[in-house]
Order: sequence, then C-alpha cells, then structure tokens
Amino acid sequence: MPELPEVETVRRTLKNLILNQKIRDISIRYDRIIDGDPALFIETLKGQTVRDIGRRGKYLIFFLDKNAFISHLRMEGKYLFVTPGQALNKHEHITFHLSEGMELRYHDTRKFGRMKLTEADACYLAAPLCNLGPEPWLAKADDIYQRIHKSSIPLKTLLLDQTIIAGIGNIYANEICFRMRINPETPGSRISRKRTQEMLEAAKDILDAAIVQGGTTIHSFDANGISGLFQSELQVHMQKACPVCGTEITKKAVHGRGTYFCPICQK
DNA sequence: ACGTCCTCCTGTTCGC
DNA sequence: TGCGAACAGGAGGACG
Repeated sequence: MPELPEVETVRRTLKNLILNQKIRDISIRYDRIIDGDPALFIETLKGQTVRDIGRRGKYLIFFLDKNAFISHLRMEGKYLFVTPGQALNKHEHITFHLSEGMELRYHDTRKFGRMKLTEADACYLAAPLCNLGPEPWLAKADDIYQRIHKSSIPLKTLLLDQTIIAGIGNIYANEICFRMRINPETPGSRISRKRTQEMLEAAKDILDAAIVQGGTTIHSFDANGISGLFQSELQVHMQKACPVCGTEITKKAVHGRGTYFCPICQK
C-alpha cells in the first residue's frame, strides 16, 4: 500500500520515464477510476505534453501544458511503462499512449485508485489537495500541537488524518509510534508540545529513510510494479517480536485499522 | 463543525 | 477438499 515514500519513489521513476512525452491518446476500460467525466478527461489531456510530475502527500500530480491530473494509488495502484505489444492484464484499467511509442498503464487490482482532471495552475486550490495538511518536513510542531492537544482520538489515528499531516499511512503511523515508544491509543490530549516535536522528528526520520530505501531498489517498472526495501526496516508493523525487548507484538484494531505495538516498550 | 460509520473492490485467509 | 464468509484498507460521503 503506497504511502508517501512509495509515492515519492514512483514520482521520481516516472519523471525519468515520461517527461516531455506527449499523450497521444488515452484508453479507459474502467470509468470509476476517473473522478469526473472520463470522456472529458481524455479530450482535455489528449495532445498535451508531460512537463513535470509532482507529489503532495500520497497524491501524484502530472503537470501537462495547460492541465494537470491528480492520481491517488490508494491500496494497490501501480504505473507500468510498457511496449504496446505487451499483453493487456485484466487489472490494467487505463492506458496512456505516449508520443515515443511506449505506453503508461495504470494497474489497480482493487480499483480503489482515483484520477482527477484539474487546471495546472490551480490544482492545489481545489479538493482533494486543498484539504491536506503540511508535508512532514514543512509542518510546524506548534501548529500540529494545536490540532491534536484537545482531541480524545488516539495518536495513531491522528497520524492517519491527512488534514493534520499529509502522507502518513498505516505502516508509518505504526512505526512512528514505536519510535516514540508511545502506545498508539494514547489520546491526542495526552501529547505534550515536546512530544509533538519528537513525533515530527520521528516521522521525518522514518520517511526519509524509507525514501532512500525505495530509491535504491527501483530499477525498472515491470509486472511487479514498484516495491522498495523498507520492509526490512520495519520495527513493529507486521512483526512478531519487539526488536528491543523481544516481547510479542500486540495486534489490535484501532479505529478499524490494524495496529501493531510492543506492550512493554510503548507506554 | 465534528465524530462515527459505511462504501468502494478483489485477492487472500480462515472456518466449517 | 471445497466453498463461502470474513478481512484488509484511504478517502470521501452520509448521517447524527
């Protein structure tokens, strides 16, 4: 499930592959991926050239001449860069036919991903991007503290709230809580200003390290899509034993999300 | 305005 | 063994 580091890795890889290529045409085989009118999506983007690829939180932003489209991979979305001869997989819902003969295909097993057309120069002003909190590296501890210190919601759930900080998903929320040695169910109201600062530092550290891992392992796009090495760095998420004290990791649902923590180290 | 619950999907895992 | 049910999960919408 792509979170900020995976999306950043996809952004960098895709930029190397399709920058300055023109979209000759688009084929859409599953309409619901498109937020809005699929025919308008095709008509508007056809003939425009990819000028940049950006990222905001977990969203990719494809900047074209006049328009942009915002892409969220949700759980399983992947972009594949393939030759037209490559047999079409049943999960490849959208094909961008590019000027240099290659195809960019959007693959999404669960069909949860979404793409939305916008104006290039106003893409940040409308939903969904306008609702996002700051990137972790730009977040100010005081602002975050103001958002969480009166809340009864568990810290781990607050970390998943994209309007507070953008880009953190379930895996990294678990890892951040472990780094802080804090119980993920601790309500926001019990987080001090100092702890908020520590939380931000932990988030930036962990995300930075994950981006480095993703970047070193991605050499190409293939049927397996993007996968990084960050799995080997995980301390609690999907782990059996605590790497610090060896205690069995507790797994339980917090606000409906799979949550992993060490019952001894995380108080 | 805020918190909570439901929905969207399909591959995988689990239980009978 | 086989098959159906439960489960996973990010974001947005409905609802109270």
